[in-house]
Amino acid sequence: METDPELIQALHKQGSHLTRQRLLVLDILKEIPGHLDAGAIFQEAKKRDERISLATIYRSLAVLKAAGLVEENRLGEEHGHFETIQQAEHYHFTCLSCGRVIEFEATGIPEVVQELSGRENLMVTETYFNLRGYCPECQKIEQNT
Amino acid sequence: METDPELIQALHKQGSHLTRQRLLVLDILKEIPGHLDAGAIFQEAKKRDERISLATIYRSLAVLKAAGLVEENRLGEEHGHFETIQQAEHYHFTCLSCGRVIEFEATGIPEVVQELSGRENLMVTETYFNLRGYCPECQKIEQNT
DNA sequence: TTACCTGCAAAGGGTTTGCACTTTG
DNA sequence: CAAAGTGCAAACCCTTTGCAGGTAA
Repeated sequence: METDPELIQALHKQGSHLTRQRLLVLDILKEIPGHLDAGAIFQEAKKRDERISLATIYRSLAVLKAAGLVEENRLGEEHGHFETIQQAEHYHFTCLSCGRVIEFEATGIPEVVQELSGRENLMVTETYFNLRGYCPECQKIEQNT
Repeated sequence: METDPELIQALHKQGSHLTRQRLLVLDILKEIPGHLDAGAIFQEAKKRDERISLATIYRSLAVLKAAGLVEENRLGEEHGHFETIQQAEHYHFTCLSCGRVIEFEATGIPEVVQELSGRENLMVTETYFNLRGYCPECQKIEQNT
């Protein structure tokens, strides 16, 4: 493995190595937009590495998460979904009908968090703001029924 | 069962009956403050009904949820936690150290939801705003270490 | 070379389901 | 009485772990 010294650095801080499998998981998360779960990542990974195991996917995700390269979100319910860390903090809306996930930013959220953590003296390290409901398309479909 | 016609009504709308077991689950959620998971509800329920099964707890929770009497929340991660529906919408902070859950209100959140759903034409039916971090007590403990 | 990592298969924890019987309305 | 609900045990799904053999630095 001779890639991206920045990555190697991020992992090395945790005493972790940059392996072919971890790089693959990271590549998949970067290439495929959306919020993949471990199973979907596994399916995709198998296309490029026949022998990779689901256990490795889970272990890779754990390491990448610890290194701050990936974040996990349970979109209101269900099992874990993963995506690479992005510059701007954003949140998720999940359509209960078609399953589509819409990302959005909301400056009001950090404000609320800041106000609250000051008032209650909380040290907030993770913020989850997930909405669920119906997207514009699915609202139309229901009206036509 | 001869109790609370209001409850019977709420369940009847879904074609569901008010059974001894469902009433018991609801009573437990009302009596015990906090955010119980299915296992904890089961343990408590067994004290009052030796023969109740965990499957019934899950099925009861599903029915009560559908009837709008109970809500489920995955506090950022982990498995489901349940509580009875309350008048004021509130959110949750979970301490990563001691596990304590702090409830709070935040008028900024409905505002953000309303603004966003108008702008993006989303029909929002569920709002989850979960914070995780360290509570005041656990921050102190860490400083002393 | 020495940690660290992988694949495999088995185990784990939470949740759901099939079935025969019981209960509600 | 018909429809809905229950207990039990088995099944499921997602995730984690033990272990023997590989691999990164």
